[in-house]
Amino acid sequence: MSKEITSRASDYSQWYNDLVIKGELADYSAVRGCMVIKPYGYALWENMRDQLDRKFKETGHVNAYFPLFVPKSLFEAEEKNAEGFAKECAVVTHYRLKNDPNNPGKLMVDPEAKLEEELVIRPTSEAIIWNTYKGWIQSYRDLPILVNQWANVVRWEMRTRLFLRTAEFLWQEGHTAHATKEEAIEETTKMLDVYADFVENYMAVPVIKGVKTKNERFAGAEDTYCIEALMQDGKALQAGTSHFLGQNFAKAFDVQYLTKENKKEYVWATSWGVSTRLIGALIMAHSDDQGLIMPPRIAPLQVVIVPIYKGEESKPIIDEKVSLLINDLKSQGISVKYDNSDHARPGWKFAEYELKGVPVRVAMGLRDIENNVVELARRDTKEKSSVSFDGLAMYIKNLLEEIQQNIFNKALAFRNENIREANSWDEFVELLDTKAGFVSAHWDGSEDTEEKIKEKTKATIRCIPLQNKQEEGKCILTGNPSTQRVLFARAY
RNA sequence: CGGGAUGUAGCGUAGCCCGGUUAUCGCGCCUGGUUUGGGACCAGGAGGUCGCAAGUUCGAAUCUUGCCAUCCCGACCA
Repeated sequence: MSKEITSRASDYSQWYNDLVIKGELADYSAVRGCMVIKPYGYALWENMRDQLDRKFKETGHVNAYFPLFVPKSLFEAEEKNAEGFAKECAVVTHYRLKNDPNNPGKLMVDPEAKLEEELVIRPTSEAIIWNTYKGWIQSYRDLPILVNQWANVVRWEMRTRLFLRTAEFLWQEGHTAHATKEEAIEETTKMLDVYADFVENYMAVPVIKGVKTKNERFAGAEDTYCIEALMQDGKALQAGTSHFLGQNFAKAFDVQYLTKENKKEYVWATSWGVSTRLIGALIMAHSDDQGLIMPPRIAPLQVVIVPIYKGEESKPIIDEKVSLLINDLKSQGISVKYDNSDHARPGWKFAEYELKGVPVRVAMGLRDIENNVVELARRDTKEKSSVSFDGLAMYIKNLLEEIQQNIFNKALAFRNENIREANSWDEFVELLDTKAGFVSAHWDGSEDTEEKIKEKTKATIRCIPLQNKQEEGKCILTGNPSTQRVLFARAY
C-alpha cells in the first residue's frame, strides 16, 4: 500500500485529506457531502463521546432522543431560527416509491404518496424539542429540564470537507429549560466550561472562551458563547458553542410555567453542542507530516507492540514475553494491540502506526529479551529509548500522561505565539496576510464595521474573549473609540 | 451555487493533442517459499462497464454534448 502523505508545506488541504483517508478515520461515500466514518475514526469519536457524556451526567444532565423529522409548521415557529437554517434543509415530501411503468426495474417517487405536511430533516432540534417541552412543563417544580441528545443532523452545505463540514454529521445537543434568566445564563457558561475542559484536557487542544458578536450568533439565540481553537495553518476553528436562547423558543412554542406565586412566566432556554468537527480540530492541531498524533486520553489505541522475529524459534519466546506485558498494560487500563501479523515487516508497521498516531510503540526482539528491555518509541517526539522490562506498564502509563501534556503544551505554545496585536489597519492586514493566526485589535462594536472588515480581509471576529481586558483604543477600520480588543482570524 | 482543475484496476499513473491489434507501468491483492531491529525478496497468479449517459464514426479511453463525483478558490456554515 502506498501511503505517502502530502506535506503541510506543499499543500495543507491535501495533507489534511491524506491524514483522514490514509489514517483510516473516514472515507468518501456514495452520497454527496456525506462521509463514512471508519472503525478507527469511530473509535475515536466513541472515546470523545464517552468522556463528554460522563461530564454531562456529572453536571446533572440526562440523555433522551427526539425525532429526526421536524414538521415544517413546527420548524418555522421560531422565525429567526427557521430563517437561519432554511437555506440548508433537506425536506421529505413523499413516503413511498413505486415501480416506474416507463422504466422497468427502476423505482419512482409515487406521486400519490405526497405528505400532507413536509418533514424537515433536523439541522438542529430546538423546534421539535421545545414543542415537546410544552407538554412537560407546567410548574416551577418541573424545572429545570437538563436534557442532552446524541444524534445526527443534516445541513445541506454547498461545500463539504471531511469532518470539518459534512452534509450529515454526528453531534450532541443539550437543550435545557430554566425558571430564571440568571440560571439559564449560568447553564450556558457552565457548559462552555465543560467543553473547554474536555477539549483542552482530553483532546489537548487549547481554546479561547468567548462570546460571539451579533453577526456570528446562532440563529435564534440571545447570546452565543464559543470556544475557538487555532489550527497549524493559522486559521481558527470554532470548536463548540453554547447558546443562551432567552425566552425566544418558549414564546414561539408557548412554554410557560406557574411560579410559586401562581404567576405565569415564560421559560428560559439554552442549547449547546459539539460535533464530529472536533475530530477535524484534533487532526489539524497536532498532526505532522508523518501522520496523525492522537492524544493518549482519547486515542483509539494507546500502545502498539511490534515483535522483531529472528527465525521461527524466536516467535514463541517473544510472544510469551509480550503476553506478560499485555496483561500488565490491560490491568492499568491501557489499550494495547499486539501486531504479530506476518504479512508486514517491522519497518512497515512502524510507519503504519505512526501514520495512525498511536502514542506509544513497543518493539521487542530476542536482543531485548536478553537484556530485559524493550524499545519504546513515542509518537509525539519520535524519540526512541531502551527501557527496562521491569515496571514497564507503569512506565508506559506515566509516559502516556507525559505525552498528553507535551502535545497540549506544544499546541498551547503555538497558539500563544500566534495571537498578535494590531494597532493600525495596515498592521492588521499585514499580520493576517503574513502570519495568519489570531489578531487582537480594537473594534468599534458596530455590525457594519465588522462586515466591512470581513469583506476586505476575509477575517471575522472569532470572539470577544471572556474576562476581556478593558482598554481605551481606536477601531482599526473606522478610528472610532473602542473599549476593548477582540480576536479576529480567518476561519474554517 | 459562481470560477478553475481532475476523473483509466484498491491506490498512484502511461496512452488522449493526431480515433485503429489483447489499455502501460509501479504499489497493493492472492498462492507458494525465503524473511523480519525503519515501508523485504523470489516465482507464479487474479484484477478494467477507461466516472455515467447520449452523440459523431466502419471503429471511441481518445472527438462532441449533457450529467455525476472529487479537489482548489469564492459565497454560506458547526
